[in-house]
Order: sequence, then structure tokens, then C-alpha cells
Amino acid sequence: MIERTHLSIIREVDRLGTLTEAANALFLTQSALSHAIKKLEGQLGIKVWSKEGRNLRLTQAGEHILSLANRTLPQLEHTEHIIAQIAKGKRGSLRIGMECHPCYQWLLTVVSPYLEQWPDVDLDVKQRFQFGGLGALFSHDIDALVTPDPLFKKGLTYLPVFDYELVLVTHKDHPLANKSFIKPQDLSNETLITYPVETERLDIFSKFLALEQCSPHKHKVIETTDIMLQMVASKRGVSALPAWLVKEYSKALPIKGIKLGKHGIDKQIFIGLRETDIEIEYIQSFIDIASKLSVTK
Amino acid sequence: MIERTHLSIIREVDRLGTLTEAANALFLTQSALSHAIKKLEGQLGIKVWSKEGRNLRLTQAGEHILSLANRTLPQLEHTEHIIAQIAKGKRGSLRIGMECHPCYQWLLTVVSPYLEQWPDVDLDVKQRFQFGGLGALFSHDIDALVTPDPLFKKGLTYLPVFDYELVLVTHKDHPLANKSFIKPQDLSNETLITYPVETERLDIFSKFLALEQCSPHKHKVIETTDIMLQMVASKRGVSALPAWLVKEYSKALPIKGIKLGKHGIDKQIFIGLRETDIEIEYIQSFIDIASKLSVTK
DNA sequence: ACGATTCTATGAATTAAAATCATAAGTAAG
DNA sequence: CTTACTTATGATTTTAATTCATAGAATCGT
Repeated sequence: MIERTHLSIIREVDRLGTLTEAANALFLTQSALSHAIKKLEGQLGIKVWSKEGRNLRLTQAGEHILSLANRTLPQLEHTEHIIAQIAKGKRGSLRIGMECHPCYQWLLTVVSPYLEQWPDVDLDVKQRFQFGGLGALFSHDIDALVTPDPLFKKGLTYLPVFDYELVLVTHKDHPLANKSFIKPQDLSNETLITYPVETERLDIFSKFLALEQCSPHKHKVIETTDIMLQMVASKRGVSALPAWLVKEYSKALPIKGIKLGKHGIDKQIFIGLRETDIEIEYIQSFIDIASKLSVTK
Repeated sequence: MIERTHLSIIREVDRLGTLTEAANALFLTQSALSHAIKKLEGQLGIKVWSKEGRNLRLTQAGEHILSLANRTLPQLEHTEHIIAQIAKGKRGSLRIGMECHPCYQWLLTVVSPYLEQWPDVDLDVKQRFQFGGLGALFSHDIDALVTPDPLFKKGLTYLPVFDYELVLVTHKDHPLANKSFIKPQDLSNETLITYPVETERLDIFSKFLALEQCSPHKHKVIETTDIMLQMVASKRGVSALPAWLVKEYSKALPIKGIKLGKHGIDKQIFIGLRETDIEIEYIQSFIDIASKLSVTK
């Protein structure tokens, strides 16, 4: 069996020319290398070197092993280097799952300072899950789940990172835009634009319209926040989004956010983690950065 | 240090699911594998697996090592397989150097039955050498040298494989074509076509014209035998080639071979080898096939 | 619910392998 | 032809790997 030591020996002898020097480089004795290769030769039934004067010349078989060494040893060393970084907590992969569409805008603001601080963390964001965000966490498809519904289960922890108010967005000249707050009935003649998700998971339905068994005149779905707000700005309908997001976009678009119900709809966003991961440094750091950035909003 | 055994263990556990089964597959005890990985984990400062119920799940570091295993182990196994063939004498590389231009035609007839018998031998033919054919043999750039000049040196052996007569080739209607043999003076008004080699190494000069201090009217060089004979066939000149080669081509071209001098010029071709290689089976076989095929000519 | 089963983990004892030491034997250079 | 430098090798010591014998933890079946 060709072992790593054999590869190292053959590579070093090729590099330095003699067994003796290779032995020094490997912090072993010349005798050790000689014995090691002798044994390998016995096992494989070939000679690795032939002696030429007092030099060693690789045989064909030896050349094959050298080529193997040059291909293989760098790979071994590379993974060892990566693992050393993992051990120091400086490297890892952080795959974030999103169960909350508008949170994507928020996530973007968290990501860039995070990447700067943790250059060796592979960051990935996923938005579709075969067995839901929870299943994805359990099956290690993702490492963190951004969600408004902290479904507590054994082995998982949730940490609140972000509070916001859900408001109705309309064109600033829309008849509803002057009201101090919206009632469910007010939407009966409106076109409501939402993300393409089941209505049970849309707060505007489950926490607002359903209270009075109302429904909008029409329901349109749109994938992206940008286009959604463009539609609102051109009076094609109204939508429900986080207040801070509406505030942000209202600098550029003629839109306005209005409270939903007398007391408004307050939402809280959580990050869910596997309990085994909470002590990982680069994951804790992500939670820290996420919480700090969100307080200032 | 990640050793081959660690890679094997991690690969087998991934394939079979449990340490116990992996241990059976590797003809070791479950305890051995557990201890081995434990030690590795200590050295690298990471966990390879985390226990999930009574199953093991690879950590990020573990995934890195598994990926390494899947890339590296097949390469190790592949070279071991090749070396096993080398050990059985069934595989090797045979790089043949040619110091004799027309011999290339002869070599082609040897090569095809040889390749059939030794499918795992890498055959290569070289015709240019930085320090001559001899130097190429010594520096292991080639393994066999086809040459008409057996320059005996310590560490080398030569074996005769092929006898032929060097003849003058002319168009069949050429004035010289009716002579029973050619004298050096006969070429004084002819255009002589040869391979592009130093004249000292051309037998037509060193072993024929030089005897009477003659030289041809003109001297042209051409790389390939085919074109050379096309030229002769279109009366652009005469050349000197092996009789068997002329005989072969005269089926298709209007050419004729004539004896050079009263007694003709007889040549012998040798294959030179390093003495250390003469017992290698696939090299002996090459000599055998070469000799046998040449006797029938 | 609980015993049987099927895993992994671990400490101590055993076995095997690797490294060293001391030295021989071969080659090259002055 | 002696000196310096190389690899090879047998005996000994040191180190590492493997096993054995159990314990502990999770799952399955009744």
C-alpha cells in the first residue's frame, strides 16, 4: 500500500537529490527512509530507484509514484490548511434560508459588513426548500433560517434579530393615503399585490383581512420587491410591506405607507439555528451583526 | 496528518453508513476505526463526525476530508494498479530512438504486431536527439536505439536485428539502370537525393563515393522516403536506399535498384539497449518480434 | 414501557510497525 | 589511494496501531 510517507519521501528525494538530504528535510534519519522504501518495494514487487553511481534514478514505477505524489500531496496539504482555518473558527459555510420575502432587502444590508469581517466564510442564501425551512435546517441544507414564525422544536433555537411594522403601501395620491389607518373593508375595491406564497403565510391575509372575513377585489403576485413597488407607484394596486422598506423606497417613488388597523401590525423576525451550532464563532458573529444593524433602523 | 487510512475509513463510513460495517469492509475492528479518527480529530483540532442518534453525520471538516478521499483514493488505487502491471512485466514504456532514416519503414512493420501483443506498453518513436542517440539512451530519454553504428559503451548492449543491402535507386529507364553494378564515377553527373543528415553519416558518401574521392553533380536533401522516391520516379535524381524498400516501392513506381560497387554494400541494423533493461519482458519481446519479422525479408 | 438490539466510545493490554543506532559497502573527487 | 559522501542493512529501541473487553446511548419490536 502506498502511504503518504512514501509519497513525501519520493517527492523530497526528487526535489533534493539525495536520501540523506530528504531525511533531514523530513526530520527523519536516512535509514528510516531507506527502510520505508525497501518495504514498499517488497510489497509492490518493483524497484522505486536504481542506483547510478551514488545517485538514485527513479524507475518507471518510481516515476509513476512521483507523479502521484505531485498530484496528491498538494491536495492533502490544501485540505489540512482549510481544516486548520475551520479549527480556528475562521472558516466555514453559512447557508442562510429565507422564509420571509421582504427580509431579503434587510439581509443585503447585513451581508456586506459580515463578508468583510469573515472573508473565509462561504455565504449562500436559499429561498426554496423541499421540506420547508425547518426541514432544511434539520437536514443540514441550511445553517440558519430567517423566519417570522419561530416554530420551536427540540434541537433548534431562535433568536429575535429584527422588529418592524407591516404597513399598506399605496401611491401617495391614493384615496386611502390620507387615512390615519386602514380597515380590512377598505381593501374590498383594491388590487392587492403580494409575493407568490400561500395566502396563509401572508400576514396581510392571516392577520388583517381574515379578522373581518374580507378579501381584496383582485390579487396579483409578483416575485420581486422592486417591481412590486413600481406597480404601486403606477397606481396598479396596493401592497403590504415593512415600514422601513417603504420609507426607503419613498425617497425615489411616489408611494406612502399607512398603518394596518388601529394599532398597526407589528412583526418580529427570528434567526433559527441548530443548537449544536450556536457556539460557532462565525455564526454568533452573524447574529451579532444582524441584531446591531437592525436596532439602528 | 491526514493519512491514507483516515481517507479510507471516512470513505467507507460514508458508503456503508456505520463504523461497524466500515470496520468489516476494511478487515479491522470498530474499535480501531474509532481510535484512529479520535486521534486525527485531536491532531487537527476538529470533529469529523457529530453523533446524531446512533448515526454519524459528517461535520464541515469531515465533508472536506470525504471530498479529498473521493478525489485522492482513486488515484492511489490507479497507480497501484499500473504498478502491479509493471511488476508483472505487462506494462511499461518503450521509447524507440531512430538513427537510421529508411529504418522507419521497417519499424512500422514491427510495431503493429507488437502493439497487438503488448496492449499496455506505451510506444513512442523519436528521431531527434539533443546529444545523439547514445546520449538519449544514457539519459533515459529513450529505451531502445535503432542504429547502423553500434558504438559499444559500458552499460549498453547491441543486438543485430536486420540485414539489408544498400542499392542505388534510379528511374527504370535511366542509363545506369542497365549496368550490373555502379562505380563511384558513374554518379559524377547525377543529382543525388538523400535524407537531411551530415554526409559523414550517409553510407553512400562514406562507404562508396569517398573510396574514389568522387562526388555527385548535385546534392539534394528530402525529409521523407515517399517524396524522395517520387522524385526518382520523375527523373529528378537518384538515391541510395535499402534493396527491400526499393523492391516494395517498385510495384507502384517506375524505379529500379542497382548494386553499389562490385560486391554491393551490406548493412546491418542494431538495437541498442541499456544493460539493466535487457531482462524486461516487453523489451525482449520487441527484439524477438523485430528479429523474426526481418529474417523473412 | 421495557428488554433486546445495534450502534459508538474508551481504557488497558497486546501486537505490529516505524525509527534509530551503529556500521558496512560502494562511488567519486582531490 | 585516501577522504568524503552516498545508500544498505541488522539489531535494538521507541512509537503507533490494533484488539479485547466493556460501558453508554439510541432505536426497534412486542
